[in-house]
Amino acid sequence: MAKQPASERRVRGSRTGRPIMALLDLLGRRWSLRILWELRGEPLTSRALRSACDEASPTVLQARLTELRAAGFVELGEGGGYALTPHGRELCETFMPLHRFAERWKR
Amino acid sequence: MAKQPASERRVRGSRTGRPIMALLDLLGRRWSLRILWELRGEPLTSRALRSACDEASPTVLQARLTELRAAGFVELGEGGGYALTPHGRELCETFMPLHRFAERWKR
DNA sequence: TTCCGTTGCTACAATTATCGTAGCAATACG
DNA sequence: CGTATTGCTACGATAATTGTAGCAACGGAA
Repeated sequence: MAKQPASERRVRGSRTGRPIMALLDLLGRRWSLRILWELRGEPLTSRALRSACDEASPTVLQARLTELRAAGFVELGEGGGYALTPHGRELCETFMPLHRFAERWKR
Repeated sequence: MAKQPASERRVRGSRTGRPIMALLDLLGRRWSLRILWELRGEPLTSRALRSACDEASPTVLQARLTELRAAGFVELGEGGGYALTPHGRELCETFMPLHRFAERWKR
């Protein structure tokens, strides 16, 4: 990944300036949705989060966490451990109905 | 992409058998969310969809459309043009509140 | 028929993103 | 001091995505 701060990084799909595009792009990256989902309950340490995310490689997880932190959805607590910010919690609850949908959708 | 039917493909994150994981994984691939979003209104031809998706490469779009069709969210009309299935429309409306959230979230 | 224009879709090489493993510096506790 | 955490990074290998070009099939007009 390009060594470039997330804050300066041009978000794919945001060229139109529409926030929904930037959001869909951010959530469309690997493990983004999953991370938010796994943090919906209690805060998790980086390693606990990794275990929850099916032992995904720490490289991507750190990249996603950096992006999600820059977006203001996730924060790193003082005593360690990642947690959702109020914004992140709001976002997470927005697509929480996906759970019920998924249960009905499973073939 | 591996030349392997989507139906036989092991969905990432579905190793636990939980449908939500398979869904989060499918939606977490590039352009998946965007495609569903752009199809929320009227059906679009493959090229119209490509234009709506910021001229994304047809390779990925076709891959995503194949997956979304296999998942039962998108269908290809007889006279051409992609549209949401009832399941797809239901899914799309599930995360439709993201629009309002994104408007509030934009800094 | 022939000529356009459109449809869905694919080939192919180049570029990115992700994976998997290993390990670092900092901190805390005994 | 050792030991075990924490968040985080290096780096080669692999997979996904991009960008450009183009194909075959179909339809309408000339």
